[in-house]
Amino acid sequence: MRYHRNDVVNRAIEVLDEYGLESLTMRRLAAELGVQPSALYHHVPNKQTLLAIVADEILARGRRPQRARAWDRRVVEVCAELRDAMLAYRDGAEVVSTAYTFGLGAGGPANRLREALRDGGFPDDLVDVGTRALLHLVFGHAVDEQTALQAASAGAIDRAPGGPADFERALELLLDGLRSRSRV
Amino acid sequence: MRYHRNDVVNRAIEVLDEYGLESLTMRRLAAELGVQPSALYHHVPNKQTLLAIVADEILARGRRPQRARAWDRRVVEVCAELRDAMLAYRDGAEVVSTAYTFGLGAGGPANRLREALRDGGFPDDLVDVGTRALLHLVFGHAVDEQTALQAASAGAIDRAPGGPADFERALELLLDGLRSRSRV
DNA sequence: ACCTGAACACCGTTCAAGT
DNA sequence: ACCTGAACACCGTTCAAGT
Repeated sequence: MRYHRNDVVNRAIEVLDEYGLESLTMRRLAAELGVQPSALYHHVPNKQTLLAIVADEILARGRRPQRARAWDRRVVEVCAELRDAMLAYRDGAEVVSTAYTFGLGAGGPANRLREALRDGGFPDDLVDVGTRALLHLVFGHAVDEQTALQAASAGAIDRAPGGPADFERALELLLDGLRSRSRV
Repeated sequence: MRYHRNDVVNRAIEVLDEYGLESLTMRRLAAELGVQPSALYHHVPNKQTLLAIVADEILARGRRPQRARAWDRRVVEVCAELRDAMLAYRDGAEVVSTAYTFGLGAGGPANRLREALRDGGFPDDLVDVGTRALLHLVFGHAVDEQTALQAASAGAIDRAPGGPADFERALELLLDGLRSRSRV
């Protein structure tokens, strides 16, 4: 059977979700598709790029309509969407935040946060600082939470994972700092 | 020559700093010590543990005396120390933040932040939320900055790395949110 | 355009055996 | 106690050759 890039990406996400990031190897993925490892390199230049595409796809699948009008409500909306998108697949937070660190793809959420802050009347440098801080909070929280969840399901008793309430409270802390500097 | 665990850890940090995390393999480290790969397993149970010990050592080498009294000044002090400690070695931020995510070691800075917040008069749950948010900010910022620095030194032109000023401004945003909830 | 087969240059880890 | 030698079960990537 003949495949296209989308088939490879979709199957990669299936393998990720079912067996985890450490099992998502080029050889494993090839076997899953019933193909030689070298065949993958006709669809994707290398593993790093594949993971960046997977990250973008995970984010795309989590897209939701934006309803909020006020800049701070929009920030909350974008952050919650981003968090939920990452948590929807096993190791999704790890994959997306790593891809983001390497600067490949994932520009979407950053741009939407940037626009929200711009509409909040912040000077350009604070828009940048705020956007990055928000992303660090969302990524860090999601990775922690997903790690804790998997540790818990693997039998380690562990403390409570934090969850959406903790996430929102952390976000509110940062938003308070931002609000006190907003010009709108 | 016969080695002890400390020799292995010290050499691991040398390899890390000189060649980067991706070159810090058990086989490479063994070769650097003039020993068979299998010999390392007499000093360390596996690579993950070695990296956790390396992370702790990087943090320990960055320890500084705490001078500040006020809880928020102490938070700034601990975060700055943590950041500087990570940035002192190539890929240090990646190593430390990964080790922290897996819950191994690195409890030191978290505990010091926790104590500072406790002295700020925060309720227990806000102490937790605040500590985690602070760590996410510090780790995220440090990893970003180190990645950008290495990309820049590798020739990619890239935007400015952010640097200590951006870091302090992000920290101040979060601290403002915390201060507005402090009972002291 | 898409894939096979074979290879290259590696990994982490285990384990019997040596000193 | 610390190390060797050899093996096991893998990696990502390249490349000539096939259809």
